Parts: sequence; C-alpha cells; structure tokens
Amino acid sequence: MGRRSDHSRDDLRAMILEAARAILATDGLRGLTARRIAKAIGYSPGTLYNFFTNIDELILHVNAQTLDVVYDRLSAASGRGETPEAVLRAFARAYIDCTREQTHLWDAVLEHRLPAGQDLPDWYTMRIGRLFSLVEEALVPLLGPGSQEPRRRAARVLWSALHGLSSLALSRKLEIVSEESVEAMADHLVTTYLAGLGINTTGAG
Amino acid sequence: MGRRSDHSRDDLRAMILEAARAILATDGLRGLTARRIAKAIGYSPGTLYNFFTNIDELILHVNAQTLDVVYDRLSAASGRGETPEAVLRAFARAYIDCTREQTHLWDAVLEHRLPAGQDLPDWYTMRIGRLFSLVEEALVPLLGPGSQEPRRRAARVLWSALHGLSSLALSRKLEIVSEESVEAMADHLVTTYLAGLGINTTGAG
DNA sequence: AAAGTGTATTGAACGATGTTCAATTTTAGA
DNA sequence: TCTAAAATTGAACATCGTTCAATACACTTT
Repeated sequence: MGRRSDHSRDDLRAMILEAARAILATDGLRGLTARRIAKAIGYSPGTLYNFFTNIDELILHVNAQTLDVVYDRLSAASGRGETPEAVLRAFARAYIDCTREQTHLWDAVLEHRLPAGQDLPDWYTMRIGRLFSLVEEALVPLLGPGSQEPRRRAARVLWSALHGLSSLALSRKLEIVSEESVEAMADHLVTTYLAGLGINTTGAG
Repeated sequence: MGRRSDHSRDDLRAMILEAARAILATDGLRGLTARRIAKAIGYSPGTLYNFFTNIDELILHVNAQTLDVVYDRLSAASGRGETPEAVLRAFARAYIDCTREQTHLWDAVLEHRLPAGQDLPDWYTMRIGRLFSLVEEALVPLLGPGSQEPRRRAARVLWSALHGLSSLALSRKLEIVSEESVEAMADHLVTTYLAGLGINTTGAG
C-alpha cells in the first residue's frame, strides 16, 4: 500500500503516541512493542519510523507527556496552598497521587533508560528541570529571593527526597501498611526538612 | 553433548552469576543476554535454565549480590562514625560511592522490573529491608530504643530520601556541576533532616 | 569389564522483538 | 492527464528468551 490521506501527519503522530500511552498504561513497558502500536492504529510497523527514529525515542515522548501531566498537577496545586510549607506538602501529595493513578506510566519514566552513552535530549531534561523550578519557586518566600544557591540546593534535595519516597513506595519496597502512610511520610519529610532549615513554621501546620 | 564434569553444580551456578555480573558491569542491562552469558562460560544457553527459571530471576540474583555489596559497605561504614549523625553521613557517602563505582550494576537494580503482577521474592525484599534496618539501628542513640514507630518512619524516610538523591544523581538529572556536590547535598540532607527532628547535634558536625 | 540407568547438556526450533528498505501506491503539482 | 514526490507497506534480517527431544557423559550395578 502507498500514501494515504486518512489522517494528517500531525494527527498520525498524535495517534501513535496516544496508542503507545494506552498500551503502556495497561500493560507496562514490557507490553509496548512497535507491532502492537502499529496494529492499534491500523498502520504497519514501518510507519512508526517515519515519526520516531526508534522505539526509545518514542518511549521518551510518551514519558515526556507523563512528565507534563505531573507538572500541570503541581502547577495547579501550587495555588491551593496558603503557606509555602502547605504548597510543598500539596506538591508532595500531587506527585504521589500522580504516580498512584497512573502506575505504569510513571513506572516507565523511572524504568526506561537510553542505550549506554546516549544522553537525554534537551526537550526531555527541560521537563525535569521545570519540576525542580516549581519547588524552587515555592521556596522563595521561605529562603528569600536573594539566596539563589541555598534555594537551588534545597529544591533539589527536597524534590529528590520526595522522588525517592514515592518511587520506593510505588515499587512496594517500603513495607507500607496503608497507602495513607506514604502521604504521611511525605508530609513528615517536608515538615522535618523545612524545620531543619531553621524556618519558623507558624502558619497552617 | 551430554553431561560434563568440568565444574561442580555450585561452581557452574557461581560462574553463571559471575559472567552475568561482568557483562552487566561493562555493558548494562541491555547487553545482558542468555546467549552471551552462555558463551562467556563456554556452555549453551539452555544450561542457564537448569539453574534459573528465566532471565528475570537470574538478573534478580545478580542484583541481590549488588545489594549485598552495598550492605557490606554500609556495615563497614557503620563502625567508623563517632556520632550517630556521622554514621548516617558515612552511610550516605558509602551508598553514593557504591553507585558511582559500579554504575551499571546499581542501575540494573533500579531499572529492572518483574513482569506485571509478579512480586519480588522474599530473599530479595529481605535484602532491601536489611538496608533500612541498618539506618534504623543508627537512629537508636538519637531517638531512643523505646520509640519504635518514629524510628521506623525516620529510617524509611531518610533512606528513601538518600536513595532519591543518589538515583537522580546517577542518571544525571540533577544538573550537578561537580561530583563532589552530590556528597555535599547528601550531607546537607542528613544534617537538615536530623536537625528537623529536633535533635541537638553538638557532636562532630 | 560390561551393561544399564539417570541426568546434564546441547542445539535446533519457535515465536517474538526492533529495524531496514525496495517496491508499491497514492497524493500533489504541472 | 501525466509526472514527480512522498508515504506506506511487508517481507526480510538479526537477535531475543525459551523449550525440549536427542544425546553423550557419569555413575551404579552386575
């Protein structure tokens, strides 16, 4: 078969990513194959390679979408808090919620690696950086706008810590009894870390 | 070819794991295949299946060895600290060192997942639990032996946080300038978290 | 020493994977 | 209407994990 006009080029690209996302969400990274994506959208495997250089790049784009969802959720949560500490706790909550609602999608973000020697593309690392920036902004009222370096460090440490917590919880390596306790631990982490920074938390704690 | 007497059954099993470890250390999880392990030890692929039910279980055993190395390193570091806080900082340092010295091996621990629905075997989760216990023991002088639940929580939160930090650093998602700064961030995390717990750190800070 | 028994090992086979690319067919433009 | 460009195919290739009948060796028994 030759050229079709069933879908525009942009549509087709979106269809590929959406099909991949759906497969990933239900069956995880192991279930995501080129042939299966192709079958899902009614095209042949070769067509995928008109849009993505290989499966790794395709997965990277799906993961980028997942990161975007998390970013949007955190952005939304950013406004709901009254205290900076409340905002950070809302971040933690939103992050944990995201990972729990879309287990396989987030798991793919953690699981997938590029072949050895290949660096993540800029359009991908940018999406990670945005998450750190969000935390950094939330820390401005607490640490002051002038202190850039301490704030950068605090943002990276705090976000990394939350990331570790939720990733271990996701892979059930924390021997957690109730799901609620992950949020409790995240709350505890934010509160304790901020307290350790010497910040008086007299707001809504 | 039939039965051989080149190696004892235990030796052969150890050879398989050692060959797998070597391949993993140099080429990462993508380079680890049944045929390649078999060729490395001079046997056929089918032989591997006399010792492991599948490649996933084999990888799990290699990862268990990696976890054992980390555990031994932390145990050794456990004695070197004078203050409990110094011990915890030594843990963080030892952990980061391990992940950096054997990048691919540790990466495999983070990257590998069992097929959906399969739980990690007990002999594996036990090795994760031991690491938490190590941190928990180090917290006894600080939180007291009576307070089990706060200590459990603190151990899990602190270790998860360090895990998040080193895992993001390993995958170069922290925009770190010098490698030294990861240790500095880990130090900062331990110090700040303990300070937040309300522990007076007048020892060797 | 010979024969028999059991088992470890093989290697071909199967279905699946990612990826390539000549051939083909359709669209867009002249 | 004819032509040129482009998109899509599907067979092909090398590789993957895994299975299993056949086999060749080691061990026990006679």
